[in-house]
Amino acid sequence: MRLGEFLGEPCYAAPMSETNERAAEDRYEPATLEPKWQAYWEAHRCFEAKRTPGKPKLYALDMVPYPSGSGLHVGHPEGYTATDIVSRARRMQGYDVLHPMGWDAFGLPAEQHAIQTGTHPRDTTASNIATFKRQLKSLGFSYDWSREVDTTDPGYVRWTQWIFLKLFEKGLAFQSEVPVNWCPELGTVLANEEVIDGKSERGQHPVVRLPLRQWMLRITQYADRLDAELDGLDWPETKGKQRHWIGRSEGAEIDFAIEGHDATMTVFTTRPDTVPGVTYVVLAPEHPLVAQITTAAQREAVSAYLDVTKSKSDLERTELGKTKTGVATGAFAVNPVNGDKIPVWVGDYVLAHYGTGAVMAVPAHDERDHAFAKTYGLPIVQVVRRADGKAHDFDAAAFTDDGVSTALRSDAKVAEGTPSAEVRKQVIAWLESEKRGRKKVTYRLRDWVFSRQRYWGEPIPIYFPVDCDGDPRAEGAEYKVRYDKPIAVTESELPLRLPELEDYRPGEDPAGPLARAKDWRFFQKDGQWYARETNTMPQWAGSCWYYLRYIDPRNDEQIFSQEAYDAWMPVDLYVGGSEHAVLHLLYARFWHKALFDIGVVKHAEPFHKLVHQGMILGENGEKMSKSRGNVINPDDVVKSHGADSLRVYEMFMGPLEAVKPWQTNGVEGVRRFLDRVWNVAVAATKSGDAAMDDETKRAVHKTIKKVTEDVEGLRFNTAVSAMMILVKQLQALPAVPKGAVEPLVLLLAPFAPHIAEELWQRLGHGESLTYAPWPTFDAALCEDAEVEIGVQVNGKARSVLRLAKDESQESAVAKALADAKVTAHTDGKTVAKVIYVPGRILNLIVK
RNA sequence: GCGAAGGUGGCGGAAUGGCAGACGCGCUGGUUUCAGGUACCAGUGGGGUAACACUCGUAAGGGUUCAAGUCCCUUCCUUCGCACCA
Repeated sequence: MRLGEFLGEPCYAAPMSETNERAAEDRYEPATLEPKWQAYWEAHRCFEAKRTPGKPKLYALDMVPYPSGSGLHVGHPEGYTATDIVSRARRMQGYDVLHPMGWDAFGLPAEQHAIQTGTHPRDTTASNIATFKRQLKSLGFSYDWSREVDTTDPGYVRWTQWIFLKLFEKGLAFQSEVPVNWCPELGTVLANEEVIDGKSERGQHPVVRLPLRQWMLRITQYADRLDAELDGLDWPETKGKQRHWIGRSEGAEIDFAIEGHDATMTVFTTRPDTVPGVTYVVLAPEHPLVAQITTAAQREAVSAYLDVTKSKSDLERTELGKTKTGVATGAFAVNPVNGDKIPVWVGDYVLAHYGTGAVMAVPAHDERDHAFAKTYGLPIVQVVRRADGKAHDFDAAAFTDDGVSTALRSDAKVAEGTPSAEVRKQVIAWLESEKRGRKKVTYRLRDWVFSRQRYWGEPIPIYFPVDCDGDPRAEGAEYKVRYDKPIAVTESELPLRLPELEDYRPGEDPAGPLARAKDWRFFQKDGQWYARETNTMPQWAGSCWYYLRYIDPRNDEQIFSQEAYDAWMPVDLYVGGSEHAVLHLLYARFWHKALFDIGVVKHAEPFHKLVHQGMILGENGEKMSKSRGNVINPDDVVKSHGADSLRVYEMFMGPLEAVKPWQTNGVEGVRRFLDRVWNVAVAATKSGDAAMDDETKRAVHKTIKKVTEDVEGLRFNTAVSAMMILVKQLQALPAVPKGAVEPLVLLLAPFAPHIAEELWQRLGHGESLTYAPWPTFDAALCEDAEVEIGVQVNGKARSVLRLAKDESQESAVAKALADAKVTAHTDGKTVAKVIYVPGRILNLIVK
């Protein structure tokens, strides 16, 4: 019998003429139905986050987007759909849900647009936000828009500045004149994290190191906690990236006396066990001792070397790092454990900004030292041998692993054959007792350069006294800003707003464009002139704490109320791109810990569970970009197939975390699935109350179980697959029972909320399904009493048997031996062994 | 170079150590249609067969096991981080 023969009314395989007669209202038309439900949700404020005592809560957070001029990209809805599904499912499961959205809207593009067109960055930002918001709304995300946050809003900036003042009070914000990453092209300094291979992360412009007065945040003070407290977090490999960036390293600082000088040079090493093998020491070219100790004979060679080094950019110094260069200073140091006289060299493979800017060289046990020693003919002295006794060719390469000590010529007595780890302890103890060194932990992490020479950012709420005769604003006035005497703006005067400017261009002047707003910059109080800080905060500032403002976004009295904090924090699920692994996510953790220390927040960590959605590539498998012409615009997909199809497709593509290419045919496949859901559900509304057979009932319960568990585990692709299977099965029924369709519609709702609402209504429900109870499953119905299990003979699959789930072994074997496909392989042989796992496998071993 | 993740049909991808390839795309055939499209039905890893049978298959090679995509070892490749961090 073919299916078409017993399908009665309503018929989805109906002939054309009948289809045409079918009422328009019976067709699935996302273009009319989606705006209808979006308007409904908005009018009924369905997603406003409210807290009810006793109920569990979910704080599901998307990384705050930068509203760029090009609008939403298909990558955005991927993570947003994931958090939306979890939010919607949890609402149905009785959770109070906070699911907010906002704008990280300070930043360079709007400022550059302003330079080119004269449009105020505020206007550009507002129109970009409007575009983003329209697009996000068209996708049906269940955000509580009443909590929308904009980092450029004065009501928000006020609290960003407030946090800065707290950091300033605690000594965590300070000024420093250190070499920083100055990018002439962008007219600003950049954080270490924003410089990649000597170029700006944004725009790939060259970056040079210049000493400039800067505001810094003392993130290094939190290095240890930022590292250690990653432990309890449910985060992916990002933890490892942060650990590496923080770069905690345990070792010792060791002092080397310099012959003929009072000065000692201090090195940091993780291998104090190799000190007896030190055959020379190396200073970074920038090290202050270089000038002091260089001998007359070497002066010329050293200064020539320093000149060459200076002319190299950071990029060249690291890229050409294969051959190590250096020059002897002519001075000698004394090995602190055996008194050996060893030469002091200068070499640019030693980094001025790590450790002490000086290293002890152990060519036998460090690759870099080995290469350097080979180049300049310096001695190689072995002090560690392999624990397994195997030989090592020290002429060819360094032996860098731990091993055991050789007979050492050392005043720090260590027994021959002691394991390296133990030697380290003993040597450190000896150095400490001799006051020639000490145990030390260093970090790769640097303090955070926090000022930018830009307009479109939060003004730093600090001002300075000005030494000046008369009005410093006067043309040609001479004045001196006393940067050594920073004064905090009074809290009640916050927010400190940006001045209006004619010209947003960065100057060559590192004071930045705000310095040109003289009436804003200078002010007089009690006869004394003062100057405001003209640098602004980096874009990261606003996104460091936005998740805290969502919990109480309109509070004018406090950053947020304690009740709001207790109601919603911490963030339960945080989804965003992995490109923020060491930038935003580290900065935000740092601010959170600083706020924790002053009692503003109550958890040491803000984000409990973190997930990075994988990038969506173009159809050709390449990264989407305008220049490659492979960009998919979500607006177009919404227009052609609807928001629900876009959402479901993006979830169906593959695992959330995976990088995966877009396939337009795939969207069409999902659209067909939604069409089938529609047809099946509409059929159910007309089929009266068809009874549900046992098999259908089981299928429904299995699907509920699968989708429930997959949503929990963020395995959305397999959840969609499970629903597809159920729909196929329902579609084949002569009459579709409402009792099967209703749970299906509820399961689908978080994924495809518009079609689900529409069908829910058509199934006779008067209210939105936003808070309809999530379907539950009966575990007993999820397991079949009878299952098909594979029958193997000698490990090879030979047949399939339908057996009771708990069929006894005797019975199973008997049934197998009654099967011709099995006996074909067992005849004439004896069954030597039976492996039987009920419900899984039957394997007969025959001889 | 170091670190992490991974390599399964034509494609995206499924598989608590238990019938590999769920689901979707694509493709083939069919029904409906004047036709195309849609919708629906059937098929779709390779070899082999009229059809079965059988056989080979999860990057390559070895191992553990009654049984390996899954566990272990070696090698190759891909992607993503980091890259003189002493």
